[in-house]
Parts: sequence; structure tokens; C-alpha cells
Amino acid sequence: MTLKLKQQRSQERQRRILDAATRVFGDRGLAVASLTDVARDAAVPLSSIYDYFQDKEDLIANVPARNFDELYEILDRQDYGTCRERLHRLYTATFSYIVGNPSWGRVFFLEIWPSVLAGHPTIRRSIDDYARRYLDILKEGIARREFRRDLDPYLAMSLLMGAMCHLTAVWLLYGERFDLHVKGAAAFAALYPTFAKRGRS
Amino acid sequence: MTLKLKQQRSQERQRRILDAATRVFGDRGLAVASLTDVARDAAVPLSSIYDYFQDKEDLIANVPARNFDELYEILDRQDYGTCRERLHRLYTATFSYIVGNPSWGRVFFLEIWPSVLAGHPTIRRSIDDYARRYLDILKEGIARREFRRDLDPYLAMSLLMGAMCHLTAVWLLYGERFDLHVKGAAAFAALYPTFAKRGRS
Amino acid sequence: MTLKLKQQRSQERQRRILDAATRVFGDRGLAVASLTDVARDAAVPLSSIYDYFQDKEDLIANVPARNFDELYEILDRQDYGTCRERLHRLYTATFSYIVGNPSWGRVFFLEIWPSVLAGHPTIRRSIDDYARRYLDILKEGIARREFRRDLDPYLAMSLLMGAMCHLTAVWLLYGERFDLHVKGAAAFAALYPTFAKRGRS
Amino acid sequence: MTLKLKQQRSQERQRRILDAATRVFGDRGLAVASLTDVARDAAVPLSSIYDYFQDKEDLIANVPARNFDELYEILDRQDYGTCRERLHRLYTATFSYIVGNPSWGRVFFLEIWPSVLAGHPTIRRSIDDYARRYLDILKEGIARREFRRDLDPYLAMSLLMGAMCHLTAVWLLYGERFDLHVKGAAAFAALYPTFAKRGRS
DNA sequence: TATGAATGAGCCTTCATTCAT
DNA sequence: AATGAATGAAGGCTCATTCAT
Repeated sequence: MTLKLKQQRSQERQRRILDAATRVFGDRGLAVASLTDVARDAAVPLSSIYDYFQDKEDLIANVPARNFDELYEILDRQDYGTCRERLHRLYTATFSYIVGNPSWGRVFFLEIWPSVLAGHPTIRRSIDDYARRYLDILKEGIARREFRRDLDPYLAMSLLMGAMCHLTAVWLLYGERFDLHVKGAAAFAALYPTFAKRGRS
Repeated sequence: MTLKLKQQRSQERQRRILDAATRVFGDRGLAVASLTDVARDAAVPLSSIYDYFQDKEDLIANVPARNFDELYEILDRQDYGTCRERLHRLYTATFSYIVGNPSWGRVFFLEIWPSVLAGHPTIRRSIDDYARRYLDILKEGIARREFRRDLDPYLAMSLLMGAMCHLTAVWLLYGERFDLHVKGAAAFAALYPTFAKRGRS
Repeated sequence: MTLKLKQQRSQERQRRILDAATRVFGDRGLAVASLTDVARDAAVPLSSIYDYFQDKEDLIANVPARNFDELYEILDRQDYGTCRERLHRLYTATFSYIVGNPSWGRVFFLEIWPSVLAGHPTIRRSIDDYARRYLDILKEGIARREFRRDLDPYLAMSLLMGAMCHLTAVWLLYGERFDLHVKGAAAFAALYPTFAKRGRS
Repeated sequence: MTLKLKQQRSQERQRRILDAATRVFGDRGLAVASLTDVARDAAVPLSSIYDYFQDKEDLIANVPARNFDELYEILDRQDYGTCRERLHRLYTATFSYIVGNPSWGRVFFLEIWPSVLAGHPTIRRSIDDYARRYLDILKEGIARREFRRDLDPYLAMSLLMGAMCHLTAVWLLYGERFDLHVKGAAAFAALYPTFAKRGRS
């Protein structure tokens, strides 16, 4: 029993560190922010970080997963409708999550993904998991003839992800001065016709 | 203190450093790579870097320009045709340049652009120059009724740039295993119809 | 990041560093001596200095206080007698302390005081504390009619301090070849009549 | 003839460098100011400094002499009167020179004299020359019975020089906010009675 | 287990000095 | 003789990581 309690406290601690890491890395940048900063923000001793993560890289690598879990929790509650609807939901929900959590947006879309770190196994898994959701819907849509038969699902995903990264980057860079969610929806609206069967758009 | 470069040999040296910087920053990442690495790769003493650039940031800031100059030299030789043709040429030429210079692709499209550094005056100019080329063509195309009247040129550019960044990122991440140029052309083909006047695509 | 010094051993370390700093800065000069020198003399790793002091300036700034504390401890045991006696005691005790601690003499009287550093808050406090002791006695002496009514206490202090700095400088310069304490007493004897009421000297 | 012209030009150059050194070292401090700064201020190429001075230390060492020469030129035009008058003139003329040339005041009285550099042969000579002028007058005054027979000329000089250094230091440190010349005269007035024969004040 | 303290490796930068033209 | 260019040596400082309690 006490063991379980301890474990719970431990999980809470780990989550505190992870959230602090998201914030600190997002605000200051992966390379500039130090573990000291993270420890201070999480209000734990610096050396405690090493009780939960092997090293800085390991900590960084676990930031995406932690946040994707939250995102998926929201998404998986409403997994129904046409492929278009599901694709749209997945896409805009991500934008919503970024708007509510800009630090994570920065860490993931500006720092981690387009960097050497994307090769890290743990991160790779996060990225692949996320990408798979798109690919699954896209392939299903093609099979169901909801989308064009000759649609390249990988290219389609690249268009969607590329727009997302780029819009997010600009949004963050310009001080979050426009409504990212609206722009995201616009991007989807612009891209979707290229997926759909001709004449249906 | 930065030199005045009155002597010839110096310009070669500066270029050697700049090229080394492109390589090293591209391979290891902007923040991780050290000036020591750059100096070693350029085969000049570390302190010589400071004869040509004020500091690390200044060196980084000059990487894009150096390469864009080369790219533009190629492009500006053939500035004619419909807006579509010119847009296509600009887009695919960039992909070609990246293929021939992957390090620069990484530095610029993955490290510099989507980062705080994009705010640096020198870099800003490089980005703006490049972005303007897209916007000019897009606006001209709209004015000439070659493109949709209600096309948002900024969103259009975001779709193009986003796809470029993303494809490049994936290409680099997967060890340059597919033909980036072909994928780039496919992306353009997929996106262009959303710019064109209905029924004309 | 500076430590919190919750553990005992640390205070010893800090003192070791401070004493080494006094020695090294005194011997080589504030600007010339490096923290590497200090670290070597204190037999601690260079980076440990930063566990106790924010930077070089902070280390320097803490040298005076450490030594004044020792000086005051001696002085405050015997705070009685006429103003003349108290002034004399303060003056000669300082010379004694310098003789027993020439490095500190140099750091403080030759390097820190007559330099821009005297403006540093921490140092300023040390200087002001020390100067105040003179001014207090001088003003009290004037009020009590022990000293000339028209004596300018600030000029008086300047004469005393100036002689002290100068004698110390010469003493150090000439390899401590004369008895500084005796010279100090002589200076006091020479200067005192200019403070006292006429005819009383 | 041309040789002489060249030599003249050379002397002018050397003087330009020396004056720049006085300014730069005075403003920024001996250790902080770099030869590059001096060269820029003198408007000569950095390497030209090495045509006139062996190294930085040699340059520093020649700053005092250059300025003392100017001071002596003024002084030696009026070498007459009682010892008191001559002592007073020497003392206050120095204050005047400092007021007109604060940079030199700082270099010499705050940086060079109270530092290890005072041991440097060239500087030593400058200091000794200056000190000798005091000692000569003091000794003559004693011989002539103008001053007290038992006056220690070395102590007397220390009192004068000490006051001068200290007042100058304070003056510079507090942004030259009081009239240094007046304070210097007051110090002389306060000290002189201790030199003079009793009853003569 | 948790944590205060310690440290080695490395980074960016400066600068006095020398070389080659 | 004059000077633009080059460079080795060093300095201050940071930080991820480990140790000892």
C-alpha cells in the first residue's frame, strides 16, 4: 500500500518535471535552457531529474509523448464520422492543443521535429504514432472511395503536416498575433479538395 | 576585431569558413555545433573566425545569404513565362539546390527559419527576400486573373513553404532515400490547382 | 549557480577561496590575476568558485568585508578613551593589520579603493563602514571641543587615508623593508596637531 | 634633410600614440583597454605601435614621462621664491595639471602608481624624478632653517603625495564634482604648518 | 530514496604579438 | 618602413553529470 502511494507520488513528480521541461524548453529553446532551469521551474532538486530520466536527451525525448497522450485522450472520445470529418477533427484538434499549449508547440514543431533529435527512438515513435493516425484515415478514405483513388497518402500527409508546422512557426514567431485555429482550418479547407474525388470538393 | 578584407586571399578564407559553417551547422545543429567544430572543418584557427565575423550569431546569420546568392544567380537567368511557370521554376529550383546542398537545406529550412533566429536582421532580410519572390508572383498571378481572385497569397505561400520544409525534413531524416526533387514537383502539382482559377487547373 | 551552503564543509571552502583570492589578487593585481590562479591557490576546481560567487567581480567584492570583519573584531574590544586615543587606535590598528596581512593591504588600499570598483555596492558598504568610523570620531571630537571647531572632518580623513595608502604603497613597493607600523604612527603624530585645538597639541 | 623630416614625422606619430594611450588607458583602465583601442584612438595601424614600443608594458611605462615633461616645462619657468612658495607651486601645479588632464590623473595616480607597475624601471624613474623635486625642496628648506630641523622629509613627502593621491582618487571617483584645485590647496594649508618651524605657522 | 555539493569538459570570446607583403 | 592579416594562449563562465551523505 505504502509502496503504491510512493509510486503515485513518484509519477506526480515525473509529470511535474515533464511539464516544467515543456515550459522551459519551449520558452528558452532546447539548447539554451539548462536542466537547472527545468529543476527550478519544477521545484525539485536538480539531481532528482536523474531519478526519472537518464540524461537531458532522455528528458527531451519524453516531452512529446506526454503531450500527445493528452491530445489523444481528447481525440479518442469522438472517433466517428466520415473520413473527411475525422481527418478534419484530427487536424484542427492539434491546432487547438497548440493554441492552448504554445510552449509545447514550440518545443515540438520548432525544436524537436525539424532537428536531428527526430531520429531519437522515443521521439521517432511519437512522431510515427501521430503520422500513422493521418495515414490510417487517408488510406481508409481511399479504400472507401471517399478520397481520390490515386491519392498518395504520404504526400497528402506531408502537405497537411507541412502547413501545420509552417503556420505554427509563423504564429509563434510573430508573437501569436493571429488566430492560429482559423488559419489551420483555412489550410485544411484549401488542401482538402486535392484529396477528394473530383467533382465532389 | 573584424578585418577589412583589403587583401584577396582573405575573401577565400571567409568563404571557406562560411562553407564549413554550412556543413557543420547542418550536420550537428546550430546550437550543438561549436565554433571549434567550424574552425576545424574550415582548417583555420578558431580565432580567425573572429576576423571575419563578429560572433557566432553573425556567422550563422551570414550562412543563408551566401547560399541564396548562388540560388538566385541560377534563377534570375530565366525569369519569364506564365506565373505558374515562374512559380514552378522557383519552387523546384529550390528543391534542386537543396538536393545539391543538403547541409544548407537543413540549416536554413530546419534550423534557422523556424527559430528565433529568423528575427535576426540579416537573416530576416534573406527570408523576406525569398518570401517576396513567392508573394510577387502570387500577387501578379491574381492581378492577371491567372490565379483565383480570392486566393490568399500568404496562405498559398505557407502551403508551399510548409510542404517544402516538411518534405526536406523527412528526406533528411530518412537519409535522403527518396528523390526529393520528384516529391517537390508532386507537391507543387497537388497544390497548384488550389491556386488556379476553377475549371482551368 | 551559487550554492545555498547548507552544509558545514562548504563554509570552509568558501573561506579558503576568499583567502586565496586575497593572496592572489594582492600579489598579481586584480585585473591580471585570473580565477584559474585563485582556484589553484585555493586548491579547488575553477568551477567551484562559481558555486560560491556569482562571478569574478562578486568574488573581488567580498574580499574586503571578510578582512574588515577580522579587523573590527580586534578593534571593538577596546572602544574607549579620548577621541584622540580612539582615532589613534583605529589608525594604527589598521597598519598592524596590514603588516600582518600585506596581500589584503595591497588589494584593498591599492587596487580596490582607488578604483572604479569602489562603486560596487558590496565594496561601497565596506568602504563606507570604515570611513564612517573615522568620521564619527572626528565629528564627536569636534563637538566635544577636543578638536578644532573649524576642522573639516572630510579633509582630515583624506589626510589620514592618503598617508595610509601612500605609506602602504611605498612599503609594499620597497619590499616591506621598513617598519610600516612605526611610519604610520609617525604620520599620525605629524597630522594630529592639525586636528587639535591650537596650543593644546 | 629628408631623414630629419622622417624623424620628425616619427616623433609626431609616437606622441600621437602616447597621447591616445593616456586617454584610452585613463578612460577604460590599464588592463581592460586593448592596444587595438589605442591604435584606433591614435588613428594608426595596430602594428605601428610596435614600431615605437616594445610591448604593451613598454607603452604604459612611457605614459607618465610624456606627461611629466609637460608639467615640468610649465614649472621650470618659475623656479624662485622661498621653499614654501616653491613647494606650494609644485604641489598645486600638479593639481592643476590633473584637472586639465584627468585621464592622465587616472592612469598615473589610480592605475600605475599604486600597482605592481610602479616597480617597472621606466616608471620608477618618473616617480623618483617627481619625488626628488619634493625631497630637494624639503631638504633645502631644512638646511635653510625655513622648515623644522627635525622634519623627516620622506614622511613629509608621503603626507603630501598621499593627500594628493587620495583627493584625486575621490575626485575622479565622484565624477569630478568638486574643485580639486581648491581641495589641494586646502590640504597643503593643513599640512604645511607641520613642516614649518614652530611659532611661524 | 533524495539531495546538496562538487567537478571536468568545453564554449565563446579577446588580445598581445608576429608574420608576410 | 609600414601595415593588413593571422594566430596561440588564455580568460571568464556554464552546465550536464556524478558523488557522498
